[in-house]
Amino acid sequence: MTTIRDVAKQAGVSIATVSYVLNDKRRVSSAATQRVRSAVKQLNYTPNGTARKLKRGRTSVIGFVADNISNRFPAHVVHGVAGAAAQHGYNVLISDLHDQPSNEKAALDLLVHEQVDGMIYCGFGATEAQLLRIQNSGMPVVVVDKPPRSRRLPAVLVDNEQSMESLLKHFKELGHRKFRFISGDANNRNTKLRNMAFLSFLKKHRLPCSSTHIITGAYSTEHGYAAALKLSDEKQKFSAVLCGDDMIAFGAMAGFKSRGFRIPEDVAVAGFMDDPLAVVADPGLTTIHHPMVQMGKRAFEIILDLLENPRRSVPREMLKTQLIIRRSTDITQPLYSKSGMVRIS
Amino acid sequence: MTTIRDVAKQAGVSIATVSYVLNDKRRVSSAATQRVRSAVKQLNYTPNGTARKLKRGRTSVIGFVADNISNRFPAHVVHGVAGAAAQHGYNVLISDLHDQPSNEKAALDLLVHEQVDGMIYCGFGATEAQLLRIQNSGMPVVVVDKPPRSRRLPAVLVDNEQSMESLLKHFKELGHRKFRFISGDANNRNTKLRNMAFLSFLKKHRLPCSSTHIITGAYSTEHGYAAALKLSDEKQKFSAVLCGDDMIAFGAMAGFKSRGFRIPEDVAVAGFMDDPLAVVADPGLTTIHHPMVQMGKRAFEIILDLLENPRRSVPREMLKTQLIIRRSTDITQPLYSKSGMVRIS
DNA sequence: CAACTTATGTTAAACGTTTAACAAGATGTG
DNA sequence: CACATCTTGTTAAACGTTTAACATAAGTTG
Repeated sequence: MTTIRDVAKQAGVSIATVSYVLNDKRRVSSAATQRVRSAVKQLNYTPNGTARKLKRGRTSVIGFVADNISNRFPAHVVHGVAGAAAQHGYNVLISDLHDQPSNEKAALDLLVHEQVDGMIYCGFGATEAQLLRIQNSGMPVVVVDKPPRSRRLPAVLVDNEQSMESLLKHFKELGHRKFRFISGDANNRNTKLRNMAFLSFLKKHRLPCSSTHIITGAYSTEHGYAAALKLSDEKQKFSAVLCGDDMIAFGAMAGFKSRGFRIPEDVAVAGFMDDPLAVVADPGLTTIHHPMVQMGKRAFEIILDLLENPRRSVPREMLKTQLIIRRSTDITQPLYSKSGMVRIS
Repeated sequence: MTTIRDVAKQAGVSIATVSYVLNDKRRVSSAATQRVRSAVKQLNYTPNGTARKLKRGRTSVIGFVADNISNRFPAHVVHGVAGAAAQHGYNVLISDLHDQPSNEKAALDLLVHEQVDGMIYCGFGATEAQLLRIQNSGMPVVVVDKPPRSRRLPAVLVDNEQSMESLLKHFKELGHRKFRFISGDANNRNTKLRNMAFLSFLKKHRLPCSSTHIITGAYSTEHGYAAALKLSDEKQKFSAVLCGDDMIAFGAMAGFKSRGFRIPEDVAVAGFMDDPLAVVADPGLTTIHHPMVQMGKRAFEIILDLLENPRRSVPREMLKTQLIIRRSTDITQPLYSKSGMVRIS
């Protein structure tokens, strides 16, 4: 490995001069600059990032924790994070929990160990105490998507109320009155909020409403499929089915179709998230678009801000979602449309 | 920040002793060990990873480069990489090119700068010279999925020949004779290999064969959709359509359906990759399962091996793919089946 | 009991940077 | 021309670890 010392020797200057040239922190005569530059090129020198980090006391690395990085949501969030990070000269270290909440403690410790400058958390949301501890030790933390209980944790969230409301309003305008909600993992905080929003909307508009109309399970196609079969067998009628996310909705559509239901004629189905494949589903899936990439970007920007102005009120951001109407609820929509295809960044 | 010095003072020993206790590199009396341990706990000390890295000369970090981390393929690969890495005490730094090949040089430089111990490349595959340069500088590099031109680059690949062959054999057994191939990005090396495999199979079995039966474009639902419309308008008949990946296939199915084609009765469609949603597509998509997570895992293991035995023959691994038969080609398959749902890890 | 060996602890030199503090020649000013 | 001020370069002290080399007390052995 070639070091700054080798460059200095080759250029016939001191290591300080080399450093000054490389970081242009101070004026250096053009003669010396020249010599350093050419020595750098000749020796193919690149500064040792680790030494630099140690001296500077910052790593310019931020950690990203995901429950499972291969899932749609965290994959898009990290895409946004990485983009913003690169723009500001930061790197992103990922920590994938592989769907095991029990991995969380070790994963967080590892990131702290690694001295990341900040941390974006997109995991299960079970260990707020840990996050608070880390935050108190001076490392900025931002939670993405999972509304934290603690008011002290910064977060980037989507507005579940607004989302549920615009979706149900859409259904209501189409004349639906009997709803079912195939919801996700009961332990997830978002699940609870959506369930509540679902019920409170129905109550507010004096529509048939019962918590038995919510089927919790998991955010998976399997759950959607199984729940759809279960609903198909019920005697009670319903005409509209909301799903906790698009995975559930895809499974549910498969389930309903396998029982001979036509969508949306016999049952209207809607999702949550706007998966890139929602537009090519058959029929195209009406859903709530979540600005996933944007969420990642904002999360990073908040970290950056926190790094610069350490004491601030706890930043909380609630990003707007958008109702995307496709054929799974609205028969007047084409099977597939170029316009429906345009994804909102 | 509390350092090893603080711990030493608190425990009344030298910093060397603290270090020995923490890494148990040498026997330390139980009395001293006790005192150090309790001091560590009291001060809530965690060693500075950066300093450790500098001293040790290794970072225990490997870099992962992806063209776009939010895409299905790299997201799953990185999931595999992260899992294997965690098991061996390594961290993963991601570098997302955001679909811009022009970002590649800067991204690679950044990773080198960061002194990662090795690099897994899952990008466009356009800059082999760069990769070779990095490799020659002593940093292990493994390319995933994009067959490198250079015989000097280690790689983890899937067998395009075998994949294409098993798919076409399946079609042939079903009685198909007239094929079309909606292929992907023409600049992609895999595209070329698959196109060739497609043609050579047809030639070998004396089936109608022409390079005009291949429609290249991009690995996107949009391309699949547009190509399907184009094919629908052709006068020449065909009964089977292969797609360069599942995204294309999803788009193509939407396209064919919008023109009134029934799948698989009027046209059989198959994909490549086995997207988690292939099973809930309507109809379920026959496809070639790529062991994405496994590929990531192997890539990491190769890096590790290369790190330990620096001089070895260039490791190349060709992973087996598996034909997953669903209803989009085989009408006897159920619309959706639990068994079809089981994903191969 | 002198001479080894063993056990356990300490000192100090790295690792490769950054940067404050200093030095000394060149330039400007009254 | 004496003195202050710039310019440009150097020296050396960090940053927080690891670890070879040394020191010393205790135990072992012929």
